[in-house]
Amino acid sequence: MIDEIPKQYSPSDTEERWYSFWEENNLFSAKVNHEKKPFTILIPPPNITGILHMGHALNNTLQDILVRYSRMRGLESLWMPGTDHAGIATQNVVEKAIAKEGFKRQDLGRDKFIERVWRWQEEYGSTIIRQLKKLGASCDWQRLRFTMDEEYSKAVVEVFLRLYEKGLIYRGTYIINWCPRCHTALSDEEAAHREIKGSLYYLRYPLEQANRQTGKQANYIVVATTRPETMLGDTAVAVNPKDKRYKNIIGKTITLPLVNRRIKIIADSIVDIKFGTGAVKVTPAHDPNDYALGKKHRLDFINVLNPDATMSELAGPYKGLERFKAREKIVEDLKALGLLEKIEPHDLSAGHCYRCHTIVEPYLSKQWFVKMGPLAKSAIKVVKEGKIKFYPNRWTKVYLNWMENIQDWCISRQIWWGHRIPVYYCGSCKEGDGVIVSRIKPEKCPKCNSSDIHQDEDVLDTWFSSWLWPFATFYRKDDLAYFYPTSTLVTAPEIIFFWVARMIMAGMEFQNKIPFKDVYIHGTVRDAEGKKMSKSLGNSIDPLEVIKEYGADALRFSIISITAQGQDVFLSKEKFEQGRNFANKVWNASRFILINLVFEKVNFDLCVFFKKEALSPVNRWILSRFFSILSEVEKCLEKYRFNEAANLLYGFFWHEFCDWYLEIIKSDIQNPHNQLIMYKVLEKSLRAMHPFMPFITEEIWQKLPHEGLSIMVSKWPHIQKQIIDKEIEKEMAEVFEVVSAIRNMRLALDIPLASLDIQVKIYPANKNNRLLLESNASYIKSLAKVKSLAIEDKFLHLKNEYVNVLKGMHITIPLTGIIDIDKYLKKINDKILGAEIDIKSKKAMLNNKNFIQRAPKEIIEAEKNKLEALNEEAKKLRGLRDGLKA
RNA sequence: GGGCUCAUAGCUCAGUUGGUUAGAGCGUUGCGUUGACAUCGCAAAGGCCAGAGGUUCAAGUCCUCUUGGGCCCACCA
Repeated sequence: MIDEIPKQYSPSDTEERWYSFWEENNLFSAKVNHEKKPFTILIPPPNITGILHMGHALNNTLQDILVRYSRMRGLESLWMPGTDHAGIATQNVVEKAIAKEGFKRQDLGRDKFIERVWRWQEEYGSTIIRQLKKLGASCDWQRLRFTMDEEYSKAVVEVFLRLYEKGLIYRGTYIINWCPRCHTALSDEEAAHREIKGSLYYLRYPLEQANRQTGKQANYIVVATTRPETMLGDTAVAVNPKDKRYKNIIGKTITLPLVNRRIKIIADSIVDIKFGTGAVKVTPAHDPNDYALGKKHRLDFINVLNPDATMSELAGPYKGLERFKAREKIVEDLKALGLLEKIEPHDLSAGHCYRCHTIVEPYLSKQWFVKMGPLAKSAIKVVKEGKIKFYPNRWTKVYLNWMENIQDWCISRQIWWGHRIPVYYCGSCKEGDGVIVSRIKPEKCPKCNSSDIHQDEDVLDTWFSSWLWPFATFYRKDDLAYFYPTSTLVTAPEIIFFWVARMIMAGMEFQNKIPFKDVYIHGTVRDAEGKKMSKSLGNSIDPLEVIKEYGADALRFSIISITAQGQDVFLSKEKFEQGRNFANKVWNASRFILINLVFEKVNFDLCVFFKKEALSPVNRWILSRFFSILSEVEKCLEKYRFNEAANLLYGFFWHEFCDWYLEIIKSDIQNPHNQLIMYKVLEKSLRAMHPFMPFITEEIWQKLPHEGLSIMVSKWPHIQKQIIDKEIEKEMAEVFEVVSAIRNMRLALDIPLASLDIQVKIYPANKNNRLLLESNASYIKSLAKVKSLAIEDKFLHLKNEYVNVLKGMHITIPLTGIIDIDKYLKKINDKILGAEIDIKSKKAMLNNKNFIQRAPKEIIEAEKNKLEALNEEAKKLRGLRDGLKA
């Protein structure tokens, strides 16, 4: 047997084998089963461009723990997997690929390009799925969904139509976030605000009348701006009506420099008197505030930018210049004209494209929007009523705050890859805007019968399909009825707005039911310095490398045990050693048991008739501890306290089961009770640890006597409450304290644990002590490696005995014949003397005024610390000496 | 401007509704190996729980403020 089981656990040998086994036996699949309650988790669909990173590893391990746990608890457990078509991200990747071949998507044309993306998706789109399997994810792969599946796409179109018919989708010209690199509109959420170091430019705008009337030096008004290039599109200057400085010039005209446009000075209370000069240039086509001002005061909207962020036709002499080049040039030109007052450094936050990190432009364009206010209402209600709960709870506030201030959602994207907007336009219709919203392309215009019909060129925001994920993934009605609402959503904080909030709105709007009951928000994975782990920063640890080196179980266990609820996770490679070491510990404890287990002796039926009274204290103790721990583990999992659950199992298995229990029964391992209990506790522990470490637990479980096909479909251990015995737990804890005390005494006396036999006498403090010691004497003897243990009636400190006091008990070791007392005492006394001499000299040093006054502080501090250490040492030695009676 | 979060052992962090002696991993020190495991065992050292005030019989935990990190949101021209 020993030869069969290697001393070290080798994950690579076992993981692939068991994963295939689970898949081949269909153990991941869930079906409608009205005998059982359902438990459903939807994977946050990774992008098809995605490659497994530590964030995924954490996210999916958490989900797998929940699913495996609930599966073992007898719930019909479905983990629905799938991928997201990730419009912009995927289009960017494929564009890069064809760029290597020397052409652009426009060269291919829309249809050919889309074909190309599909081919790319077939080849690379499931990379992350294969990687999730390496992690051990027990998803029902037969249900693998993709947001561009035909059925899924139908749902997207259906939803668009329903919202349109309800008047919740509209088209209009507004300022949106425009990414000049991706050439598309973005939603507010997709334009992530980041601090940038910018400048505040103070520009002089000449006043027309002043010039004429005085004929003197040009009189001007100074405006401050962070984006001087937009001045080309200015159509007013605004001041606060209460601002005394500008009271007299409201309504007057300015000649806009460089383009010589005549614009008015208007008054509006929105202007902050304290900011800049209190006068603000108004560019209605390039700023959301200015847009509002423009509407209110009926100003002109002049778009001076092209979609690629070069200056447009309307930028006059600057036409064609890139926006930042134009900025430089304009500042230069204004300076030359004496119209640049000053430039101040100014930090501001600007939107960045969440896909390519380019600074986005506020840009006036015609887009499709979803009216969010009406959708938010019931989504707010269900969270306020506690029907959906966030873990940790603090995210509730974040969610509600966003929902209560919700803005309309720009859903059209000027890219090709995605769900094309189901809107058609009649080319010859004279009435209205010619918009036809339809599930399929209409043959003829319903109004004028023209067949000159073309579809809207834009596609929908990727999140417009993702928000349907909780129900659109169920392609069969009975599945939807059974598995929806789902149970728990496990996700990261950064997508609460993108996804979680919108799913709740969609669930309420289209199913009239919440999409999930619990939302568990885990932390962000960071490196040792606290920076977010990301490919672009180059600080990421590749989970696949970790799996290769340490094993998937080690990765899973490590990452879980260091992830406190909702806190960020700080990772470094060494942290995976903890998981690897634990896996190895489990492996070797099992190896020991397998070597010593006589299979025939493990009578399964025997335990049914076991009364706990029949068992030895240590067997009662380990069973009680196991069930106590298990009940805590369950409580933790109910509350999504994964790390606590993992650490409880870790501590129990390693320190209680291995370090104490197995060590105790080693000497009597053939005893049938010990055989049975060590087997039982191991087997149950494996089941309890399986959700956390699926591979190694399966590997060992299969080697043990077992019933059933696989540990993953075995039952979660049932807590036998009558076996939990707090008395025995307390009693054994005290026994272990006595053992530790004796071990300490041996160490102090330099008596190695292995070599000499010692005889220990204990004088109990009271009756309870006596009972405790008497009934556990054999354990104490074997654990402390004591030859004999006598429980005495009366404490007498005899000659040549070393005494230690623990909770009123006197533990003594007679030293005659074991060590040479005189020699030992002399050694100790010498040490004490030596220490005292050192103390004396240190004290003298510290009492020396010259030293104190002249020596550097650090040195004095160090000397003080040395003195303290010496005092400690001497105290210990005296204790040792006083415990001895020579 | 609003909000959230963190500060506990040398390092990285746990510590649920207040309740005996504040824990773990790593690191350090000492001892230990032919008997499951050195990816190990037995021990040890190491904490004014950021600072100040308050509530309480009782505060690492609750309240207020201060200091110093991190994050999110907002129409900071």
